[in-house]
Amino acid sequence: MRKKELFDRVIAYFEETMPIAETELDYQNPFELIVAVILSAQCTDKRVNQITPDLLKRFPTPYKMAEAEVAEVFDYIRSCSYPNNKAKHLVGMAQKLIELYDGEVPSDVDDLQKLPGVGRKTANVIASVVYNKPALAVDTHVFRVAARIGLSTNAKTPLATEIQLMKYIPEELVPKAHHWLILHGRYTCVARKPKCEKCGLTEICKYYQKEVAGK
DNA sequence: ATCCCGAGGG
DNA sequence: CCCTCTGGAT
Repeated sequence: MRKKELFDRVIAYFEETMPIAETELDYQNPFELIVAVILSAQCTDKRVNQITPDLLKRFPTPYKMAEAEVAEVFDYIRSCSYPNNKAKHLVGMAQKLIELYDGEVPSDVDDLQKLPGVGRKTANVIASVVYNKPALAVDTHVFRVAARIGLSTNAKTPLATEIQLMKYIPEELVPKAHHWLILHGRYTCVARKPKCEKCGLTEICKYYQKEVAGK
């Protein structure tokens, strides 16, 4: 089956099974979204949403955040994972945002990646959500699910997956594909013991056919 | 106990 | 490439 046809089948399945509502990161502007996405690594959106109101009340702009003591930022974010790294990243990100871009969040993925704490995945989220660019953020879920179903082939890195998928996913479907692949990975196609018995994609899934059905 | 919606550094 | 950073959810 061609990749595009496979993708169409997957998207059709998600269309009829995926729930509409889902917890998402709260934010009011691009700066707040960068902060939230940096905090979200290995951490639930729910917890990030508990942290950001107080944090952003204290440091509402890049200019305030750039002058912050890392230790004080740490105190606000201590309940998310990697608070030490993230506190340094947030302050450094704000400083660089001012130094390079006059405090304005850039829309280009390469420009975004010059900011501390902003890697490929985070940059793609900002480009997609804030600027409506056709950017596919490949996190651990998208990476795993795409490989299992066969939407990617021999992709060793998230970037390789991103490049492969972007070749055949229509621009307008990128956000939807991204969101649904994540949800599928989080609730059904989980890392350890995927719940294939609850999955409607087994018929076309490479992983199921090889590892479960033994074909 | 074990895993997780990353990024940076060696 | 592999390691580390880390708390919280299950």
